[in-house]
Amino acid sequence: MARDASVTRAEREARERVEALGIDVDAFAAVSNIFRVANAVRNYTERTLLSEFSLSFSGFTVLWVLWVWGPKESRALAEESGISKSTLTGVVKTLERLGFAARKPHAMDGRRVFVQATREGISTMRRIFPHFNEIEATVTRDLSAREKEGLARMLRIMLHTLES
Amino acid sequence: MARDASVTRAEREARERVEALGIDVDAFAAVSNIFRVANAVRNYTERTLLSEFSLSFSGFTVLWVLWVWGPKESRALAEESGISKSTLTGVVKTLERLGFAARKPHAMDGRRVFVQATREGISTMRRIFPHFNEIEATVTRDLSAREKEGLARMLRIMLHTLES
DNA sequence: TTGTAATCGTCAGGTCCCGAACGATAGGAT
DNA sequence: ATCCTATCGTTCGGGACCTGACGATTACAA
Repeated sequence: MARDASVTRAEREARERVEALGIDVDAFAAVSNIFRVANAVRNYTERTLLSEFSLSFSGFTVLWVLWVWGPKESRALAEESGISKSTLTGVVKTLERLGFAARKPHAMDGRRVFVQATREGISTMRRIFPHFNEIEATVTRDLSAREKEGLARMLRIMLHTLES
Repeated sequence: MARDASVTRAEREARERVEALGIDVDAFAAVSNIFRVANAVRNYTERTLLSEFSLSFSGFTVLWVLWVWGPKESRALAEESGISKSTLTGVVKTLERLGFAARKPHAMDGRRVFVQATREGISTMRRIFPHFNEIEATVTRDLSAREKEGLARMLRIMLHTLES
């Protein structure tokens, strides 16, 4: 049964329970399904792919950012990875222990620290990323290319709204 | 500048870095933006709304499920909330401490445990949920009702794909 | 130059989060 | 009655995750 977009029992229950309160049901359905999908994909990826490399999803994300952007200061790296500065400290510590990343002090400013991917970190990303993308392709396999584009576009609009 | 769906610099960088590897760019854009939005909304909600009630996002989710479905067994509650059994144990412990939930042993089966929202938990949810929905409405405010429906529909398709 | 405010990354404390291992309970089989 | 075997929720160890506080460093003004 491909492309089943039927409303789940949970969602129907929620609707009935909530309709009396003057709720924006469309917004509710959209946002709560974003959480569900993100959670499910994250857990699946950690379990089936990242665990082989002892990487958490956050560790993977941080390493991915370093791979794409090159060396980056902690503050910017945290922001780009969607985690707090203090969380980043721990994640980078783990990445260092795994040999995937390294710290580099700033030449001019004693407060700042650069983080960069090691050679091993980069080669690991090159190995992992195609598999990660395979998962992304699989979970969106019942959407057309046009739909995927539309999905990404709407999410970008939401991101922009969030930033203002 | 409403409805700005321009591709972010990060996304463009990522694309260039990755295009050579034979990647499904549409799937990549869709899924990674789902993570970004989910993360941003979750953090925002925790910081601005849930912290007033000492609730984590997971605590809120679990309490929400109990509110909608009524008393539920641990296993089913965990699954519905998108967390593992062991995580649920801790979350329910916190909800008990806050006075929002209570455990109830199964009459027939000594292994099973029911969890239910307390009166205070229910009244708290009634207070919180409209504000939560307000956040949902705000972050989707630059999407039309039709687009929100389409977004939810596509996400449901993805959920269904994930379950198979 | 010295005081003050801003910014940096890290640490402390607490919760979340998972998989794996565990004891307890239940349901069959023999 | 006594083994399996399956399933229940909890515990444990380790990492992720946040806020708030902190010491260190820098920038700037008096």
